[in-house]
Amino acid sequence: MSHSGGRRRPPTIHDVAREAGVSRGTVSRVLNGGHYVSPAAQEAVNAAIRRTGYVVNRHARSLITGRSDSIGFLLTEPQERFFEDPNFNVLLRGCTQALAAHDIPLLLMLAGTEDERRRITRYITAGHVDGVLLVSSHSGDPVAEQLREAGVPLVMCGKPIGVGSKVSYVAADDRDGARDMVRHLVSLGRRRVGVVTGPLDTPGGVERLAGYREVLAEAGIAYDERLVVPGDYSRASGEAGAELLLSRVPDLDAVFVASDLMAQGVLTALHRAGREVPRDVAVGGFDDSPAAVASTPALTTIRQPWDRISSEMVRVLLAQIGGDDQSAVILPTELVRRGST
Amino acid sequence: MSHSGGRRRPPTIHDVAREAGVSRGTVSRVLNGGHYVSPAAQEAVNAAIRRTGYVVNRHARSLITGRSDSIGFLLTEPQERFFEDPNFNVLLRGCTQALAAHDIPLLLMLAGTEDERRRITRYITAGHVDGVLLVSSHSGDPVAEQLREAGVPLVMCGKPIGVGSKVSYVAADDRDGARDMVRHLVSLGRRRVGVVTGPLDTPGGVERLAGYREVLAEAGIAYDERLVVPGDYSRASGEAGAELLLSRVPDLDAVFVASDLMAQGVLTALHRAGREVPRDVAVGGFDDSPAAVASTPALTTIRQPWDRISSEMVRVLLAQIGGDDQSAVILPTELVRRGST
DNA sequence: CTGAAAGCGCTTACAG
DNA sequence: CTGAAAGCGCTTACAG
Repeated sequence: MSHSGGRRRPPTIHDVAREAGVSRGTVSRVLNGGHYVSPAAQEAVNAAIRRTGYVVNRHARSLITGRSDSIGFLLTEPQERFFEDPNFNVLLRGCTQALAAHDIPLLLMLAGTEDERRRITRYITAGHVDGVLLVSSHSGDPVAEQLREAGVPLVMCGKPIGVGSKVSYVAADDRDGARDMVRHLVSLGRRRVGVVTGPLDTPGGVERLAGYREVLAEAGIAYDERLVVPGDYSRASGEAGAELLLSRVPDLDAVFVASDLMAQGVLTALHRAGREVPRDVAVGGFDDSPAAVASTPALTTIRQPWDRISSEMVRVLLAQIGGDDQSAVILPTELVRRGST
Repeated sequence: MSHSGGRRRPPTIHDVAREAGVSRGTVSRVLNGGHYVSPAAQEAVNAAIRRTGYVVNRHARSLITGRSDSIGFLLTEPQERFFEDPNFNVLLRGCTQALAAHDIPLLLMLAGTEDERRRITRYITAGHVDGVLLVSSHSGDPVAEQLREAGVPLVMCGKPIGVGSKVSYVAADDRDGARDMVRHLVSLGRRRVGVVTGPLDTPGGVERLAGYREVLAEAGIAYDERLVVPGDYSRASGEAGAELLLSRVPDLDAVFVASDLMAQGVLTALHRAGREVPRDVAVGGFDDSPAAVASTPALTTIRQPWDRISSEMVRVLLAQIGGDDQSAVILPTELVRRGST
């Protein structure tokens, strides 16, 4: 475009105005929707913009409008967890794309430590982003509450626990998904169905366990505490969980695992214990993450509609920035049958 | 902080000046390093800042300085590849952290399609970020050249192919790492060593293959084309590659694989073909990504120092934004021995 | 529909 | 060391 390495002064609205033979106000008006502008002026300005290569200076615009025209994607969990979890990638990608369609850049903000959270909260409340997509499932996360109080538009991924009802969220129907999976296992004739739950201070932990219990009850199978072990969504916790289950109920014939990553760990432990999947033990996961297909055998799982979750998060956030009230969106899940059941 | 949901007008430099009993110029001076400010004024201003809760309006500042105080992290590859690849996560996390230490937010920019690349390039050259961390290994990527020509500070991850020499990059020593791995395999007594390469239009593809050939030559082992198959860094290509190798050289006794993810695929194929690892076939990976430990057996691999790569990328970019010339940084790798050899 | 003018919040020479 | 003033590039009532 220009010579080697030199950034020359970019054209301003003033240059465009002169070029088009109109005032700067008129240029600004066509820039902002073209209301109250004659077709002739409109055209002259557009031509001038093309000729000069003008592009608006967002800083100047933001200074006036008070808006940054960017969105933050905030992670308040320890980072390892998120980066280990394939769901995170899918969500991040989906949100980036949905925002790109609106020409809105996404700022990735990682705040795994107390200290970082303080800094980021300050940064956000100072108005550097117009809204926040918050990925934090654990209850007791003060960030959500702080942002809400500061009046920052906010939408969470997953139904928040322990935050007032006044925060928007988008979530898959965890309980219903769990019901589908456990019904599937029961329909296969399995009766000693173990479960590796998610953390019980997360919605996925609580709701998926609740679905499991409901189906057991409806199938007339007694609830057995020995068949329930907690996990933390990590592969390692799935492995440990399966070992615990096997030690308590050696003849269990199915396991519902609250995430695919944990299910991978379960598979490993079952394999080591000499159990064949699905012949001896059927295994059902949750998420339909890349981990589900990478496993041997591939996992029967519950698909979370991540593409829709991310696009809905963006839609709700943008609406809220535009002045709408909070809202919650619950999306349906789907059973995907593969080799592990 | 304030009441429910209301963002009130935040304090400006003017409020601070009044509160401190000085002029706005003086406030600005302490904000920007405190040069030419008396200790007394300094202190009064700091106290006023604390009392008012003032935080600088970055838009106003940027409007003057012409800088955005933010950095872009740009991916110009098809997104699937990057999100499948654990290295990407590590790099993204590392850069975010390194930048956070400088209080600089990172904008994540995904441009997998021709169309998106055009838009993003425009966005960047318009000055919305001060510099770009570019992750694009393939040669023939026009984005790097365009950004360079527009004078945008830029540092790439991996040695660029086919871009003029005038672009900064940070890379692990691919060739040396490959040499270490192949030497290791040969030292184990293996003589029919296959290789699954990376794409040959990427530095990792070219350099790691070169290292392989060098060691074979130095060990007096004839180069055999049948032992060389190309991959694309995906798990699937590793699997296919191993199958091809086995069909051509059934008694091969080692495989050097140019990425851990591909090595996972190789493991799968070998397992299916009834070969035991490492007894029958030793397998060496590259990256030391999470995939290396997740595999069975765990992979002997070449560690890329991602933490240093990301921090060096940030350091070089910041230096360049500060006016320094381009520079290249090559970082040493390390052999990590695990169960697969 | 359009221009002239004020102002967003800050930085930076310029005089003192 | 410090204040007054100009100006960064834009938007938005305000008159016409």
